[in-house]
Amino acid sequence: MGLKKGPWTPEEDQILISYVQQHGHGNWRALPKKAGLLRCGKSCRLRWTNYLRPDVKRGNLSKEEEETIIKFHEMLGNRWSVIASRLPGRTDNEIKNVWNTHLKKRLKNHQTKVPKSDSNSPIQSGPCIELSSSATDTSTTTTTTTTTITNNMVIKHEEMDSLEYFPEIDNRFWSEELSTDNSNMESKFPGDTDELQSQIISSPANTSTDYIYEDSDMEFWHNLFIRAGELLQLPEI
DNA sequence: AATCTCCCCAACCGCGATCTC
DNA sequence: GGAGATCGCGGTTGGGGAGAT
Repeated sequence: MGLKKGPWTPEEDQILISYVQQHGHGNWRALPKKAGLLRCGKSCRLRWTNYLRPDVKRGNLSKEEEETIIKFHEMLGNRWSVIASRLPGRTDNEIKNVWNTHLKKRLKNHQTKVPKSDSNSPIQSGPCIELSSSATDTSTTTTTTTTTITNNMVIKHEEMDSLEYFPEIDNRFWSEELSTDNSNMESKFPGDTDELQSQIISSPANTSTDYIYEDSDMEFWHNLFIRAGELLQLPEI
Protein backbone atom coordinates (compact mmCIF):
# COMPACT_ATOMS: atom_id res chain seq x y z
CA MET A 1 0.00 0.00 0.00
CA GLY A 2 1.84 3.07 -1.27
CA LEU A 3 5.13 1.21 -0.92
CA LYS A 4 7.81 1.68 -3.50
CA LYS A 5 9.17 -1.22 -5.56
CA GLY A 6 12.01 -1.63 -7.99
CA PRO A 7 15.60 -0.49 -7.86
CA TRP A 8 16.87 1.34 -4.81
CA THR A 9 18.09 4.93 -5.13
CA PRO A 10 21.33 6.15 -3.51
CA GLU A 11 19.20 8.27 -1.15
CA GLU A 12 17.26 5.25 0.03
CA ASP A 13 20.49 3.30 0.47
CA GLN A 14 21.90 6.08 2.63
CA ILE A 15 18.80 6.22 4.81
CA LEU A 16 18.92 2.46 5.34
CA ILE A 17 22.65 2.43 6.07
CA SER A 18 22.37 5.29 8.54
CA TYR A 19 19.45 3.71 10.34
CA VAL A 20 21.02 0.26 10.66
CA GLN A 21 24.33 1.73 11.78
CA GLN A 22 22.60 3.72 14.51
CA HIS A 23 19.92 1.30 15.66
CA GLY A 24 20.66 -2.09 14.16
CA HIS A 25 18.02 -3.67 11.99
CA GLY A 26 15.93 -5.22 14.78
CA ASN A 27 12.50 -5.94 13.39
CA TRP A 28 12.72 -5.68 9.63
CA ARG A 29 9.02 -5.15 9.25
CA ALA A 30 9.06 -2.15 11.54
CA LEU A 31 12.32 -0.73 10.20
CA PRO A 32 11.12 1.11 7.07
CA LYS A 33 8.48 3.01 9.02
CA LYS A 34 10.97 4.01 11.72
CA ALA A 35 13.63 4.90 9.16
CA GLY A 36 11.23 6.82 6.93
CA LEU A 37 11.50 4.51 3.93
CA LEU A 38 8.59 3.74 1.61
CA ARG A 39 9.69 0.13 1.31
CA CYS A 40 8.50 -3.09 2.84
CA GLY A 41 10.66 -4.73 5.49
CA LYS A 42 11.47 -7.60 3.22
CA SER A 43 12.86 -5.29 0.57
CA CYS A 44 14.98 -3.51 3.19
CA ARG A 45 16.34 -6.78 4.53
CA LEU A 46 17.25 -7.97 1.04
CA ARG A 47 18.89 -4.70 0.11
CA TRP A 48 20.92 -4.74 3.30
CA THR A 49 22.02 -8.38 3.23
CA ASN A 50 22.76 -8.54 -0.49
CA TYR A 51 24.22 -5.13 -1.14
CA LEU A 52 24.67 -2.63 1.68
CA ARG A 53 26.17 -4.78 4.42
CA PRO A 54 29.72 -3.53 5.05
CA ASP A 55 31.21 -7.00 4.77
CA VAL A 56 29.74 -7.73 1.36
CA LYS A 57 32.53 -8.40 -1.08
CA ARG A 58 32.09 -6.73 -4.44
CA GLY A 59 33.48 -7.64 -7.82
CA ASN A 60 33.90 -10.84 -9.75
CA LEU A 61 34.44 -14.11 -8.01
CA SER A 62 37.94 -15.50 -8.01
CA LYS A 63 38.72 -18.81 -9.64
CA GLU A 64 39.08 -20.35 -6.19
CA GLU A 65 35.67 -19.08 -5.18
CA GLU A 66 34.12 -20.46 -8.34
CA GLU A 67 35.73 -23.83 -7.76
CA THR A 68 34.45 -23.84 -4.20
CA ILE A 69 30.93 -23.16 -5.44
CA ILE A 70 31.16 -25.95 -7.97
CA LYS A 71 32.44 -28.40 -5.40
CA PHE A 72 29.88 -27.59 -2.78
CA HIS A 73 27.09 -27.50 -5.32
CA GLU A 74 28.09 -30.97 -6.36
CA MET A 75 27.72 -32.11 -2.76
CA LEU A 76 24.80 -30.00 -1.61
CA GLY A 77 22.76 -29.00 -4.63
CA ASN A 78 20.96 -25.65 -4.61
CA ARG A 79 21.59 -24.90 -0.95
CA TRP A 80 22.80 -21.43 -1.74
CA SER A 81 22.81 -20.11 1.78
CA VAL A 82 24.96 -23.01 2.98
CA ILE A 83 27.36 -22.55 0.09
CA ALA A 84 27.45 -18.79 0.76
CA SER A 85 28.39 -19.44 4.37
CA ARG A 86 31.61 -20.96 3.06
CA LEU A 87 32.45 -17.89 1.00
CA PRO A 88 32.96 -14.89 3.27
CA GLY A 89 31.50 -11.70 1.84
CA ARG A 90 29.46 -13.47 -0.81
CA THR A 91 25.70 -13.66 -0.64
CA ASP A 92 23.43 -16.55 -1.47
CA ASN A 93 21.77 -14.43 -4.13
CA GLU A 94 25.08 -13.67 -5.79
CA ILE A 95 26.17 -17.29 -5.75
CA LYS A 96 22.82 -18.36 -7.16
CA ASN A 97 23.15 -15.83 -9.97
CA VAL A 98 26.74 -16.82 -10.76
CA TRP A 99 25.75 -20.45 -10.83
CA ASN A 100 22.75 -19.92 -13.10
CA THR A 101 24.47 -17.54 -15.49
CA HIS A 102 28.03 -18.85 -15.69
CA LEU A 103 28.99 -21.99 -13.85
CA LYS A 104 26.08 -24.19 -14.90
CA LYS A 105 26.73 -23.41 -18.57
CA ARG A 106 30.44 -23.86 -18.16
CA LEU A 107 30.05 -27.27 -16.56
CA LYS A 108 27.54 -28.31 -19.19
CA ASN A 109 29.94 -27.37 -21.96
CA HIS A 110 32.77 -29.10 -20.17
CA GLN A 111 30.81 -32.31 -19.75
CA THR A 112 29.85 -32.44 -23.42
CA LYS A 113 33.48 -32.02 -24.38
CA VAL A 114 34.78 -34.69 -21.98
CA PRO A 115 33.10 -38.01 -22.77
CA LYS A 116 32.92 -40.64 -20.10
CA SER A 117 35.89 -42.96 -20.38
CA ASP A 118 34.07 -46.23 -19.81
CA SER A 119 30.33 -46.48 -19.83
CA ASN A 120 30.43 -49.92 -18.22
CA SER A 121 32.37 -48.73 -15.24
CA PRO A 122 30.53 -47.62 -12.09
CA ILE A 123 33.14 -44.87 -11.92
CA GLN A 124 32.09 -41.98 -14.12
CA SER A 125 32.67 -38.29 -14.61
CA GLY A 126 32.00 -35.62 -12.00
CA PRO A 127 33.76 -32.80 -10.19
CA CYS A 128 36.96 -33.39 -8.28
CA ILE A 129 36.66 -33.60 -4.52
CA GLU A 130 39.80 -34.78 -2.83
CA LEU A 131 38.95 -35.71 0.71
CA SER A 132 42.22 -37.14 1.89
CA SER A 133 45.41 -38.48 0.47
CA SER A 134 45.98 -40.97 3.26
CA ALA A 135 44.99 -44.07 1.39
CA THR A 136 45.66 -47.29 3.22
CA ASP A 137 44.59 -50.82 2.52
CA THR A 138 42.75 -51.09 -0.79
CA SER A 139 42.69 -54.84 -0.88
CA THR A 140 39.14 -54.97 0.44
CA THR A 141 37.74 -52.70 -2.24
CA THR A 142 34.46 -54.05 -3.54
CA THR A 143 32.02 -52.93 -6.15
CA THR A 144 30.14 -50.78 -3.65
CA THR A 145 30.86 -47.12 -4.05
CA THR A 146 30.97 -46.49 -0.32
CA THR A 147 33.88 -48.83 0.08
CA THR A 148 35.71 -47.17 -2.74
CA ILE A 149 35.41 -43.80 -1.07
CA THR A 150 36.65 -44.96 2.25
CA ASN A 151 39.53 -47.08 1.09
CA ASN A 152 40.99 -44.40 -1.11
CA MET A 153 39.36 -41.27 0.25
CA VAL A 154 39.85 -39.66 -3.13
CA ILE A 155 37.00 -38.77 -5.45
CA LYS A 156 38.19 -37.58 -8.81
CA HIS A 157 36.29 -35.62 -11.41
CA GLU A 158 37.24 -37.92 -14.19
CA GLU A 159 36.52 -41.07 -12.28
CA MET A 160 33.05 -40.95 -10.86
CA ASP A 161 29.65 -39.44 -10.70
CA SER A 162 29.42 -38.34 -7.11
CA LEU A 163 25.64 -38.02 -7.17
CA GLU A 164 25.46 -41.76 -7.70
CA TYR A 165 28.28 -42.20 -5.30
CA PHE A 166 27.09 -40.45 -2.18
CA PRO A 167 24.21 -41.58 0.01
CA GLU A 168 21.12 -39.51 -0.53
CA ILE A 169 21.18 -36.49 1.75
CA ASP A 170 18.43 -36.29 4.30
CA ASN A 171 16.78 -32.98 5.15
CA ARG A 172 17.17 -33.80 8.78
CA PHE A 173 20.90 -33.42 8.21
CA TRP A 174 20.59 -29.67 8.71
CA SER A 175 18.59 -29.70 11.88
CA GLU A 176 19.02 -32.93 13.81
CA GLU A 177 21.15 -33.31 16.86
CA LEU A 178 24.08 -35.62 16.50
CA SER A 179 25.87 -38.09 18.69
CA THR A 180 29.40 -38.75 19.67
CA ASP A 181 28.62 -42.39 19.17
CA ASN A 182 30.69 -43.17 16.12
CA SER A 183 29.72 -46.81 15.89
CA ASN A 184 27.41 -46.29 12.93
CA MET A 185 30.34 -44.97 10.91
CA GLU A 186 31.39 -48.58 10.62
CA SER A 187 28.52 -49.32 8.28
CA LYS A 188 29.68 -46.52 6.01
CA PHE A 189 33.26 -47.62 6.07
CA PRO A 190 33.19 -51.41 5.83
CA GLY A 191 36.56 -53.00 5.72
CA ASP A 192 38.30 -49.80 6.63
CA THR A 193 41.27 -49.80 8.86
CA ASP A 194 40.81 -48.50 12.37
CA GLU A 195 43.43 -45.90 11.59
CA LEU A 196 41.55 -44.41 8.67
CA GLN A 197 38.24 -44.48 10.46
CA SER A 198 39.70 -42.68 13.39
CA GLN A 199 41.15 -40.04 11.08
CA ILE A 200 37.71 -39.26 9.77
CA ILE A 201 35.83 -39.59 13.02
CA SER A 202 38.20 -37.51 15.08
CA SER A 203 38.57 -34.58 12.73
CA PRO A 204 39.05 -31.33 14.66
CA ALA A 205 35.73 -29.88 13.58
CA ASN A 206 33.94 -32.96 14.78
CA THR A 207 35.38 -32.89 18.25
CA SER A 208 34.25 -29.39 19.08
CA THR A 209 30.55 -30.15 19.23
CA ASP A 210 28.52 -33.06 20.49
CA TYR A 211 26.08 -34.25 17.88
CA ILE A 212 23.59 -37.06 17.65
CA TYR A 213 22.64 -38.47 14.26
CA GLU A 214 19.72 -40.81 13.86
CA ASP A 215 21.25 -42.73 11.01
CA SER A 216 24.58 -43.27 9.40
CA ASP A 217 23.83 -41.39 6.19
CA MET A 218 23.39 -38.14 8.04
CA GLU A 219 26.54 -38.68 10.02
CA PHE A 220 28.39 -39.59 6.85
CA TRP A 221 27.33 -36.29 5.27
CA HIS A 222 28.22 -34.32 8.34
CA ASN A 223 31.75 -35.68 8.40
CA LEU A 224 32.17 -35.38 4.67
CA PHE A 225 31.04 -31.77 4.65
CA ILE A 226 33.35 -30.78 7.47
CA ARG A 227 36.31 -32.71 6.06
CA ALA A 228 35.84 -31.13 2.64
CA GLY A 229 35.75 -27.70 4.23
CA GLU A 230 38.99 -28.40 6.07
CA LEU A 231 40.78 -29.66 3.01
CA LEU A 232 39.60 -26.73 0.93
CA GLN A 233 40.89 -24.56 3.78
CA LEU A 234 37.59 -22.76 4.04
CA PRO A 235 36.69 -20.75 7.13
CA GLU A 236 34.49 -22.26 9.83
CA ILE A 237 30.79 -21.54 9.53
C1' DA B 1 21.42 5.94 -35.84
C1' DA B 2 17.72 2.92 -34.82
C1' DT B 3 16.10 -1.42 -33.61
C1' DC B 4 16.50 -6.02 -32.04
C1' DT B 5 18.25 -9.77 -29.22
C1' DC B 6 20.59 -11.69 -25.60
C1' DC B 7 22.43 -11.75 -21.10
C1' DC B 8 23.18 -10.36 -16.38
C1' DC B 9 21.84 -9.50 -11.86
C1' DA B 10 19.13 -6.81 -8.45
C1' DA B 11 14.87 -7.35 -6.75
C1' DC B 12 10.54 -9.63 -6.13
C1' DC B 13 7.50 -13.56 -4.90
C1' DG B 14 5.81 -17.60 -2.59
C1' DC B 15 6.28 -20.64 0.92
C1' DG B 16 8.06 -23.29 4.75
C1' DA B 17 10.37 -22.64 9.17
C1' DT B 18 10.79 -20.30 13.29
C1' DC B 19 9.53 -17.07 16.73
C1' DT B 20 6.40 -14.67 19.88
C1' DC B 21 2.43 -14.00 22.39
C1' DG C 1 -0.86 -25.78 21.86
C1' DG C 2 -2.49 -22.56 18.44
C1' DA C 3 -2.45 -18.47 15.70
C1' DG C 4 -0.40 -14.71 13.79
C1' DA C 5 3.93 -12.38 12.80
C1' DT C 6 8.38 -12.54 11.10
C1' DC C 7 12.36 -14.46 8.94
C1' DG C 8 15.03 -16.69 5.47
C1' DC C 9 15.48 -19.55 1.46
C1' DG C 10 15.19 -20.76 -3.38
C1' DG C 11 12.92 -19.88 -7.79
C1' DT C 12 11.68 -16.42 -10.96
C1' DT C 13 11.24 -11.95 -13.17
C1' DG C 14 12.17 -7.84 -15.68
C1' DG C 15 14.95 -3.56 -16.40
C1' DG C 16 18.89 -2.14 -18.46
C1' DG C 17 23.34 -2.62 -20.69
C1' DA C 18 26.07 -4.58 -24.51
C1' DG C 19 26.59 -6.37 -28.80
C1' DA C 20 24.56 -7.61 -33.31
C1' DT C 21 21.94 -6.43 -37.26
